[in-house]
Amino acid sequence: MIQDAMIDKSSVIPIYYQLFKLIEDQIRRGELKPGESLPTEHEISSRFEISRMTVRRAISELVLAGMVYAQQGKGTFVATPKLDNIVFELNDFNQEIKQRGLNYKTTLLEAKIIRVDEELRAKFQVSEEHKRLLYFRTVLSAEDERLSYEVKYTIYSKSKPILESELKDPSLPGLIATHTEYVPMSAKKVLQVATCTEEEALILGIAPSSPVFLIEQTIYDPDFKPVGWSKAVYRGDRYKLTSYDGWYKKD
Amino acid sequence: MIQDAMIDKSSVIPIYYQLFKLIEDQIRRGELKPGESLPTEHEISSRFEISRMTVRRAISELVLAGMVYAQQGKGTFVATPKLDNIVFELNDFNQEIKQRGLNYKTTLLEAKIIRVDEELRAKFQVSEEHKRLLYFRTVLSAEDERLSYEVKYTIYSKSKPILESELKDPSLPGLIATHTEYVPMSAKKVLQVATCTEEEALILGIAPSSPVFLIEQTIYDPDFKPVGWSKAVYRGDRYKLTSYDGWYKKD
DNA sequence: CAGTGGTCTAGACCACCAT
DNA sequence: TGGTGGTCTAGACCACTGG
Repeated sequence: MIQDAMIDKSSVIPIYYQLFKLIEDQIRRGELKPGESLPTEHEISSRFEISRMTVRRAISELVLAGMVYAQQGKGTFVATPKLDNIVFELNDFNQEIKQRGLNYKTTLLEAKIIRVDEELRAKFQVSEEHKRLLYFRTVLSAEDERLSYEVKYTIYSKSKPILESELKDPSLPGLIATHTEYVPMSAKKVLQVATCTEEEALILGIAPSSPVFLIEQTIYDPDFKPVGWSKAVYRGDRYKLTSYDGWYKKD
Repeated sequence: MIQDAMIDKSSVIPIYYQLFKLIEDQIRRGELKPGESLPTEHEISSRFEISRMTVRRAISELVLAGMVYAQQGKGTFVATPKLDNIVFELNDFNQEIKQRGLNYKTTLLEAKIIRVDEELRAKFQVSEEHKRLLYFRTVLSAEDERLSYEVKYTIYSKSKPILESELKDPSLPGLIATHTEYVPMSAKKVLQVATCTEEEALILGIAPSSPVFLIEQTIYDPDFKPVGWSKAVYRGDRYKLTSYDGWYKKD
């Protein structure tokens, strides 16, 4: 840090970003070890002849990245990578498949309007005002192999007709936003493992009782009233979630 | 926004935070809808008689929260909640159990030093310099029920003796940091579903071929050399991952 | 061109910490 | 008490957008 590092004030690259990368590299290279303190903001400011606010911007980014932490009155220190927290991200399974560059397609198995009976009302906590639901089932395939099976329900708005192609859109929140008067504001998702039922095995073309991912989803409007539900089954032998944690290089 | 909203400049609560909450509430209440634009930074600045930098600080927090997005030259707009991205977080399974307030304990089934044969070297990509590994197996129980079974390997450092109690620590990165000369810098984790083996069924006290979560983990040092591995099996009927997405209230 | 957000400055005062 | 980070100001110039 105090060495011959440089900042190009006339560069198109923002100063705060140059400084951020400079310190980040020092940490990655191990020149600054976990627990060690960074130079004070004033020191960095005068060392590079830049404003303290700019220094703070750079340090904020480091804090955000979890690489350093600041303590008022004491200083700013290099953090220890937290590797025990596991974060699995599913950028929409469909997107996942696109990224893999596979040919995929969605098949609509069934779509109908159903009356809300007591069982459904209790299960989904449908409010009294809604008498009917749109019910439909889809299958996602890639390279002529069936990968997932999904059963979905949404509040039915007869005012806005829905095309079959739209039912194939894998995004339930998207469908609700486009074809009902409700605005999806939040969602709850639960991931479990299970062995598939006979019906699911038939649909997916796998052996009965094969292990599968099971994701149940509830979509809520701004008032936290449920407006959509789905239950998706993903083949256990075709899906896996990967998580990279810590200070791995992204460049 | 332009209404009778107030900011208390003499409050102990930072101005940028008051402003952040003020706009956040407007969005949550639906007074500002997705796609609509916020007042310009200059307008907010003069409306509340605060500096533009303070306004920007507040808006930065909103951007960070994913509630608005800024476009240079155009304006700042309310975002649409992204409900298709699923993020599952495991704050360390052990922590999860603590949160549930259960009595839990770790049992050490076995611990020994093993020679690295060709198979292990290939499987874990152990570098040539290491001839031995520490191998151990643990079981995590809660309320007298066995929940997960984990097999772990780390580089062996005979310089630092390890206590049995330390092998029970569920954090493999923690163990490596404390008892080897290596610094865990990053980790890769893969989550899959599977049906358990006969051995796993016996250890966990569940039926053979029951569905389970399977998490494989590799820990890397700053040079991206693997220094630890683990394979954990979690009972499918006792674990589930829950994810809340969108703009749900946290207060 | 005027208006927007993005960056940056050179100060200021404060709360907190160690001594 | 002196040094740290946390907040805030009142400007400035820039890059980008649209008409």
